[in-house]
Amino acid sequence: MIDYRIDRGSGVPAYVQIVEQTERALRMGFLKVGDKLPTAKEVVAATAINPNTVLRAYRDLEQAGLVELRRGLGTFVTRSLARPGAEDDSPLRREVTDWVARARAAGLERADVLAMVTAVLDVYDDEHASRTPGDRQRKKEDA
Amino acid sequence: MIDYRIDRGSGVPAYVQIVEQTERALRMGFLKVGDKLPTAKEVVAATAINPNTVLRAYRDLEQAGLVELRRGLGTFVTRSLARPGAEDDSPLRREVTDWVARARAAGLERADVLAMVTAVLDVYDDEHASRTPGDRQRKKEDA
Amino acid sequence: MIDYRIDRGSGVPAYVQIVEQTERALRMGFLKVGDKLPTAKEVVAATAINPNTVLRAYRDLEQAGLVELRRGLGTFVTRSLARPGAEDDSPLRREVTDWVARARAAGLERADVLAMVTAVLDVYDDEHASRTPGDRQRKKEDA
Amino acid sequence: MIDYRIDRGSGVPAYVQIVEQTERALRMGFLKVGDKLPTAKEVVAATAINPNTVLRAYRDLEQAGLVELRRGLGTFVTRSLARPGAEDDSPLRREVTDWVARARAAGLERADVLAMVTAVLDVYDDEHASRTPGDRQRKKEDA
DNA sequence: GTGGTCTAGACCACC
DNA sequence: GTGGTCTAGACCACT
Repeated sequence: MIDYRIDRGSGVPAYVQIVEQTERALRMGFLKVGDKLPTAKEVVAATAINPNTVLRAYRDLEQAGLVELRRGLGTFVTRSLARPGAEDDSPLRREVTDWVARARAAGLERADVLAMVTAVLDVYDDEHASRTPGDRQRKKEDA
Repeated sequence: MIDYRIDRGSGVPAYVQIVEQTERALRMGFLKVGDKLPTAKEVVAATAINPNTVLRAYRDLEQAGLVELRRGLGTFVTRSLARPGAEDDSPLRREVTDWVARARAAGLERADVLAMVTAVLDVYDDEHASRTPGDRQRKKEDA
Repeated sequence: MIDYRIDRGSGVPAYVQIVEQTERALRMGFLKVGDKLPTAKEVVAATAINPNTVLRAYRDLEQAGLVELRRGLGTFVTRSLARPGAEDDSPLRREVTDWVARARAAGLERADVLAMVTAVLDVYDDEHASRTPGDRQRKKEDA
Repeated sequence: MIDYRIDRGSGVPAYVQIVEQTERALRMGFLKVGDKLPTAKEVVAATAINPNTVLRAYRDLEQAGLVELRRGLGTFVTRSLARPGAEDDSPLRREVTDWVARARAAGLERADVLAMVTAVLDVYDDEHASRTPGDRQRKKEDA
């Protein structure tokens, strides 16, 4: 069962955090089609947010076509976002696990690691953007 | 000059996105002490958000002790978050750049890459948590 | 400005009624791209439902890609559902206006008229269904 | 035997849909006094909704004085809503059948047809409202 | 002053 | 007992 972690005070709405974490679990294959999400009540017990906030997130996931809310039964995954190559035992996964361990050991914090990966992704996206200069890019040094 | 990218419709407040992107640039060393952030006017021109929203973000950064707002002059970085080992030409950086390229080439999307790194970080943090089992963890498979 | 009519006690949720009436106005061309929907406050004043209920409806319309919620500004139509042939002065429109007048004059109530049109649509859809008997139909006499 | 069609995801409660469809069939004369409604079991087999939901709808119809639940026997129509002029072979019926066929042929969808008839009914009701100007109307363009 | 989030709690729909 | 609607009201994000 997925275990949501709500970071109150991050400024990101709680329901957005639930949606993001659910999508991440779908991408990673932690959640598969047919799996049941925790009931609103369970999430409330674990996170101290309001049941309506959980339902708001589940409704958003439903409209995205990822889950189905069945009254009286619960909320169930209806679509996978899993990628081949992202499995637990894939080479890419093993490599990044090793890299993260070395990065953390070198003193980088969780936020540093994510910042670095994001920066690298930005550069990659820039370099592989459709040749519409100034259009496809995210954050970068200009002059 | 840092180039903010606001994703309207991500659900994350615009000012939070500015703060996050600024912190990321500080961690990566893209922004250094003394550097000037874009004026609210410049950000407005680039992102179509309201000047007050930009100022709200800059005020948050100031309260975090990262920048200083000098009236009539602009906003300036007062503290670095740069990490040794995170530089452009560091081994860790080169390794992750290579890994990201292979991941994207293997068909993983930007979101897949971030999801995988986040998942790996969660596992790492779990395994290196202060020995309070069941406490320090973020999202995982239970039964 | 569209004027919502909420039939409390119809059993249909208020937010669904707002969505349906808005879609109908879009189909009929009463609402055009760029038009502003009433603010939640205005709807509240006119219908005595809660602002959150209105916002729930507007959010649904936004996710359907029909309107855009701009904070501080209002809610605006972004897509038309207007059909050529459905205009105020179209022949079809004039004909049905005439037919409705005669039906009502003959003693049929509003509900009778809608029931008849629905029944006729059901028959039409049955007869023009892709030949998957028993599949494409809505309500009909069997034995 | 009436054949209920439940549109899950329309937002309209299932039991309301059953009531509405039953009333429509009564108005059209598809159901006559003495006719037997399908048993809860039959409806369940056809629609995959819960028997309690069907019974809830039948109870509502009973309270409206339209049907009678005879334990062990079934549910029977006790009152007609049929209107003279609404019969299968009435002129009004033939006219609207023809009109619907032309509307659909002209590219209007089912929803467009219903939207147009509803709009025309609104205008008719406005014009023939009890002289309480500004009171009896449903949805319209103001200034 | 607009829309947006979240809370709290009552009541309903459905299984 | 599950999800669903609605209310009421506080506070926030943004123009």
